[in-house]
Amino acid sequence: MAQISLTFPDGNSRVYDAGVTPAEVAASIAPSLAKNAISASVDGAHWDLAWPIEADAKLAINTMKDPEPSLELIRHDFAHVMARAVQEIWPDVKVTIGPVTETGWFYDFDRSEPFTPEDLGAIEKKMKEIINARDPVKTEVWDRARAIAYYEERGETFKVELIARIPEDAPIRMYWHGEWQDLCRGPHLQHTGQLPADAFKLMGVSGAYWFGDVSRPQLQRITGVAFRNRDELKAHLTMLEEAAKRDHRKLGREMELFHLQEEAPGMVFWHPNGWTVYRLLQEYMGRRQRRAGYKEIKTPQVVDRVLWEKSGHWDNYRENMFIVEVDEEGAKEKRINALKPMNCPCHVQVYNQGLKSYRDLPLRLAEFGSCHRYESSGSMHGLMRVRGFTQDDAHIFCTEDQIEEECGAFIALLSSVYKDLGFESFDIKLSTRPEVRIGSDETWDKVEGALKGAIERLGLPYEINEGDGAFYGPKLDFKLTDAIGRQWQCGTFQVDPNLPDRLGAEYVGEDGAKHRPYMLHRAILGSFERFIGILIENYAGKMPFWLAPRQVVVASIVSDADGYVAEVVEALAKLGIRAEADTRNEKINYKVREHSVGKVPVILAIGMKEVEERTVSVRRLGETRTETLGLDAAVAQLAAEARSPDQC
RNA sequence: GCUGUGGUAGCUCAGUGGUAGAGCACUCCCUUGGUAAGGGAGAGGUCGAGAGUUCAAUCCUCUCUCACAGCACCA
Repeated sequence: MAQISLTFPDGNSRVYDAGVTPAEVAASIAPSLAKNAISASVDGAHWDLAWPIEADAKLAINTMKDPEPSLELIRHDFAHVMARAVQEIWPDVKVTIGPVTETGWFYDFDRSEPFTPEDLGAIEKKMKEIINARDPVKTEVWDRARAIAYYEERGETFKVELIARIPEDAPIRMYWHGEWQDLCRGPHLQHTGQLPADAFKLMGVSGAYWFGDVSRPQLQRITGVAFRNRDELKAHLTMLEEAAKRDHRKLGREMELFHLQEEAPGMVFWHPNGWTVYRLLQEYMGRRQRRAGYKEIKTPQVVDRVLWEKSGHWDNYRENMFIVEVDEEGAKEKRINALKPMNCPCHVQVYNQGLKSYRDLPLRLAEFGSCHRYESSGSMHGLMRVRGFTQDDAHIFCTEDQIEEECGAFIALLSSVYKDLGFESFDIKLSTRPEVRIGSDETWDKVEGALKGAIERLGLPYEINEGDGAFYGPKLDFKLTDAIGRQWQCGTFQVDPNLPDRLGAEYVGEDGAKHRPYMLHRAILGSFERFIGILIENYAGKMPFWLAPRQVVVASIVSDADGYVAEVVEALAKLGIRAEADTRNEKINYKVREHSVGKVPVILAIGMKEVEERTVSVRRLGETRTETLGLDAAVAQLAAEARSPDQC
């Protein structure tokens, strides 16, 4: 096929097959250029040139010079440059795919030997050489057969597979970074020299499945981060260090909150400090839910498999359940129980006791329900993903007509709770009917409409996740963003007509006949374990005063002040403030340092001056200046601060 | 579960084919010092578990286990 050369406003030119279309040209160049090109022409007919472009044509578009390439483009080209570096060092490595991520890129390789950390250094070095070479980036559109033959000849089997995944009508685009070639949708930079050689870093190697397929051998993924310049890279690396400092696993140890150990993987040993936070949070949630019309219940941990068979968990969830076998003397068979992985079936049992009337609905049953799930070993992570945890769970039994109002009340409660706990905003995701589902379309219309209506009446923004709902009903997910921008899924709201059906829940309607209630599964925090992990990271351990496990340490400066220290502690304790004395034989500097590291919000230093004047010297966490207050005034002030937000 | 890397004192880590070391923390002594580490002494470890190789294993090999990073999973 004849080739043409197109010259772009930035002065660079590229070679294309003469059959190239404007869209393909646009896709192959920097988006800013493409924008110019497209704005100059809607389709082929509107270009200054006749389409298809003839050989040796020059496309001159009268626009500004190309501004800085976008980060996405930079990262995408880094992926190619890295893959090229890898293949230059190890020619037998097969390439697969290398997409852009939020902070950089990754590229998956097929290689028998694992990459080592030292290899990463060598790859980085090679990448810098490629960047310095300022190799031009070239693109061509090939026909399918030619591309397949090309890759088969080179043994790049993954690329052959990839081509098969490209839709029939889409062009097969080949890119060259210098001599190195890759199949890619594009677009790319004009030459490798446009990459900032000092603004990228390879972050690590890991395993990854080809298109997430567990049945295939794992590939090796090398990830990198890239930014426009060195300062941005530095800022990013600093951010990662900051994130590591507030890691709840680290702070959990430093603040003596909890620990985990080998004999009980995924199960938390809560220490006095951590359990204080846990209990405070639980008491707070209890008050909020009671006020919102929930009735608190408690259901068993160990339940016979018969119930799990009825609920469907035995068929669908068994591999995640802890099974408990009991040998009963004289029994023919072992009795099989399971630790509950969810509370819902038990809640239906409570509902099913006694005949319910429509007048009883909506019935809101809440439980701080301890659940156990046999999570896969690789998925556990500190408090965030554990095998034993307690949900702030509740199930609302109601009629179809009550769903919208219940949903609205729930979101209002959730939003107020999040605010109290330091999260001003949250994202809502609505997951709608999946392809495989039960129930009529009319019902789905109605229920999805109820959820939408509830959110919209509160004036909250939300996103729709088409087809991501459960097979029996739509759901809402609520995501929080923490202090360093990470998102966490906490709250959930699910509409379920299925479980009441399976477990035979019913109520007597106004008409005297029996009806099935809907069941709304909902949680605000998700689980206490996870939420406390998020709280620790969001506050970097500096819990708000009402939630701090140790609120005040009263530290003596000289031992002659010990008696007054005890008096101050007593005065605080009497008002329910968690205060401790520190009368150790240590300097005040030492005590201040230790309790600052321990994230105690308030340190009261007591020397002879305070003893004589009956005052306290107040030092708050994160501040270096101190304030001297009269004892009564200080105690009153701290008592006021100690109240939880719902008790103010 | 998969791939890779690890597990040495409470914590952070060094180290060696001949059964171990530092700093902090801990205990005791000296020191009573005014807002992020005062000084000295001491105690503390079956080197994750089991098996194998070896005269000898914390070190080499295998299995298991837990942790970490990522993938997969999270009805």
